[in-house]
Amino acid sequence: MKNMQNRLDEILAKLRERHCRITPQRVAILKIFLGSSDHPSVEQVYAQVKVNFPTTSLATVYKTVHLLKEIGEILEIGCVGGGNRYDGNKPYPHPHLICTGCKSIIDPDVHLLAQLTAELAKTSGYRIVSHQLDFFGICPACQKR
Amino acid sequence: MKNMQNRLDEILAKLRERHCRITPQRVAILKIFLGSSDHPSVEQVYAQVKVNFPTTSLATVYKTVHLLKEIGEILEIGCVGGGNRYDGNKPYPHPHLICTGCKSIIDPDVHLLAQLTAELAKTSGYRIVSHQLDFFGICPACQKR
DNA sequence: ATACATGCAAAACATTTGCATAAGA
DNA sequence: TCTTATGCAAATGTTTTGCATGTAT
Repeated sequence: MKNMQNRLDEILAKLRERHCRITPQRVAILKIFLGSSDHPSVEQVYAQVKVNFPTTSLATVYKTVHLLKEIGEILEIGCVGGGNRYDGNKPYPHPHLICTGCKSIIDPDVHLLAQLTAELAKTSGYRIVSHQLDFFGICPACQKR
Repeated sequence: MKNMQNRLDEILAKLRERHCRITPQRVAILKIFLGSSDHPSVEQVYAQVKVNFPTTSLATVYKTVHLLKEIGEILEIGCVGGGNRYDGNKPYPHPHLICTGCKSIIDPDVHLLAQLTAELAKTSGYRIVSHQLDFFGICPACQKR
């Protein structure tokens, strides 16, 4: 988790550049995002941050999430049945594999995607700037239930 | 629009099989979905159905949308900024190419997708039942502005 | 000192639900 | 007739907003 500290410092520097204030709540929320590999929801981050900062409000979490989205340091993963989920480790578009049973989300390696995107840009004439690719299915564990 | 009538009859037959009742509201909502190529939202359908059936309630539209989703005759397109959008003409997962300039949505042909999905199912062990693939970009017309 | 962030509560949305009444089969 | 659908209003769940107070700079 040494990279996490580096990344944290980078993001804090970026916030300072923007004249945003470095508050304990923001640092705590950031650390939760950087330390989570499971694409947490706002509610989950809220529950987690309250362990160390019990007075934190849900509104502050939402505001911080909005800020981090704005500066491109977390990625919002579309509505997966109810609320949004977020990725603080790979804040750029990438595919997700979502289990509809246990709601887990993993990041599969889809090596054909770049080729597919390039091909589409060429045939359509669009300048493609972003994408969202989500697969929904049943994970091996849930298949046994 | 001859295919539309055929498709409408098919869906009505399917509803009868399920012992669902064929009400004027349901028929009207169905016709709106089948006649729309622009991926309408619930609000848009509601506004449209009220032209001919002014007493129709929003709840009825939502209930009908739920029913049509259930029987697989319309496709829900994920939360693209606010509310859901629906496709009544191709009610199976397929890619979208969305222009962020003019908000138009087209259905590109992405022939590599099936191969990509099959490969992912094999390597991940998931039983993949659905997917969502949206590309965001600038269409040729908007690039000139 | 002075912006800006926090926390609370209320508002804003999209969607769902309960229930009495209306209407299709 | 007998069940299901409608329409209304209230409830739900998520996210946003206004504002007084607190706090980082």
